[in-house]
Amino acid sequence: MTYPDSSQPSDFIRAIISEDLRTNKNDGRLVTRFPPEPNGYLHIGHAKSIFLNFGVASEYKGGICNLRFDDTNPSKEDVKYVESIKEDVRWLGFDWNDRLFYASDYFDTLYDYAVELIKKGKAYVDSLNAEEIRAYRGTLTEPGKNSPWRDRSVEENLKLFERMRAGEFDEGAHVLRTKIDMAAPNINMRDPALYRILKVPHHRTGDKWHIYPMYDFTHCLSDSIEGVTHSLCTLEFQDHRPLYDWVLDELGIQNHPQQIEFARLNISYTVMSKRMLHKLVDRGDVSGWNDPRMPTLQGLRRRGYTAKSIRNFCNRIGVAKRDAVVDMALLEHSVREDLNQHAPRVMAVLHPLRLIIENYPENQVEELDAANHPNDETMGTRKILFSRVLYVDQDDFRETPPKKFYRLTPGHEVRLRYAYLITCVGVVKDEQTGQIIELRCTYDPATRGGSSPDGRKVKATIHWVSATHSLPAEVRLYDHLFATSNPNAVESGKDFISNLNPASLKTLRDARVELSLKDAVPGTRYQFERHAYFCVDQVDSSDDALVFNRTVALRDTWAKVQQIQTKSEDK
RNA sequence: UGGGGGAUCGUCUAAUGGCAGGACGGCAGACUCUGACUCUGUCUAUCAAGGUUCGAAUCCUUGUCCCCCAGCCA
Repeated sequence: MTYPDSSQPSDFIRAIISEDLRTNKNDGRLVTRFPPEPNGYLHIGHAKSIFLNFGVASEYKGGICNLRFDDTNPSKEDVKYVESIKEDVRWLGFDWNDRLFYASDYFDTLYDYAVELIKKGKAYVDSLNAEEIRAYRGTLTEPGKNSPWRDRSVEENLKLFERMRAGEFDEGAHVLRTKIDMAAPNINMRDPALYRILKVPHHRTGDKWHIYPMYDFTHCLSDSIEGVTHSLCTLEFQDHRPLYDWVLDELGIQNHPQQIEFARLNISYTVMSKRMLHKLVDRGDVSGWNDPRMPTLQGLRRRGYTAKSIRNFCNRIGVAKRDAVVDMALLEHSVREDLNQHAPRVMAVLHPLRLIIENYPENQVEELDAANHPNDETMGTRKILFSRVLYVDQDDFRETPPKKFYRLTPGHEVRLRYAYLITCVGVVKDEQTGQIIELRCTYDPATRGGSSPDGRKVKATIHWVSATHSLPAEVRLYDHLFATSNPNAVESGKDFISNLNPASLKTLRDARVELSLKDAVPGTRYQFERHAYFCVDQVDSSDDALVFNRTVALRDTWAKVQQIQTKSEDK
């Protein structure tokens, strides 16, 4: 999974690391870490971080990347998330080997460090309540003021902190804070909290603790304990870096990792915040965290995205410090690129239109050869069955064709893929509605397999299935979750929900797929020729009821031509 | 209006004083038993104004715009 050096996008983080390695900083060690909080499912934004941290480590000799769960807030966390996160990281193709850690493993050490800070007069137990602390903190433009409890003696602080640990106080009664500077222009330095009382059992430490350390205290020390050299995080932690450094410096910690911040990933037509994703799940706008429209790794996987395509995507978007919104088209390109190469082709009719070959013998059935991949012979061929009654897609016929319409139309000849050249000789309509319900065609027996011995050309080749030799299937057509490229751009009074795309899922229940799909295994990806890439749904598909998810449509030049045509008609 | 960051094609990203490059996207064409794939050509950018310099995306000055921070979340 190494990406070639020549095309390796250079980024400022790799530049820093290369320089550090060159100057033998950290004795030439390189250790990064991916530090998820087990309070939700991973999304593609996390994939960027995983790809960066594990990627960077793998590019340098001896580089290591730890998987560490930042599990310091048991009120929000759960083991189920731990398991799903591990599964997702593995699925993405990364291996932490024996480097699996939990911040909760360090709770004893962390407690000792906190005691040390108290003894040094750098931390104190504050008995203000949350509201008071907020009031004392000041504002962005005004300095805060010292808590009346700030000057408690070391002994008293020690005693109170010990009693906090023992569970003698209610939640919120006290909090351990650093003693830095209530007038600091950086609000994060105004005596930030180190420990809070939380009478909640922890998914790993059970009910051993009644106090839990805060992120700012835990993260830097965990990094240091694990020998991390480069602690990569997102931009919003820039303001926390002075605190990260302060804790390590005050404690005289030898291994002092360097925190480096980069911009988080945003993608057009979707949202990436856990809060928003949560809301979509709670409201039922999607079927769950693994809904194929979700940008979660579970959702993308179910949609049919390959791990490789996501890695390639991460490689392409690069790493920088400026806020950015990556075009969804790039993600889609990445998966098409991979699927084009590896997905076997099959034929499926999504909106069936009956087609009768009038001059084809009534009960005859022929086996025809079809290539599983037109550009890769090693993928072999399969047999497809041809008969007198077929289905083709409604989009492939027009009684009165617009300009540049090459497909089936009365009197014109087209090729049925891998089968015969046919000509439309008649149209059967519903007498009531006028809707076309059947096409009458003739075929040229000399063109078996789709060849034309006399060298005559047809403009189009269309796909088909035999009516009796095909399977019913449910097909789910997915599109962008949001109708607008920036879901956060809303009129006042509305929120991102108002930008949901009402057409993000269209379910087709009358689709017909070729017989070879009979035992299609959930999770398998195919290209339905001339339509899109599809993945057998891993949740709802069964032997009796096939369900396919559209991963991404094929590029469709004809659709563009049509759009332009309808636009000019409107004028 | 405190503090911390950031501004390069439509989008993402390179170029660390020396030809503004790549990818996606768009457009045009070639090819084609997928209007796919592939191939060819093409389009578009240094936030602004000054300055330093033989030479500035890069250095300096001034300004503009955008993002983040007032959890006992991470």
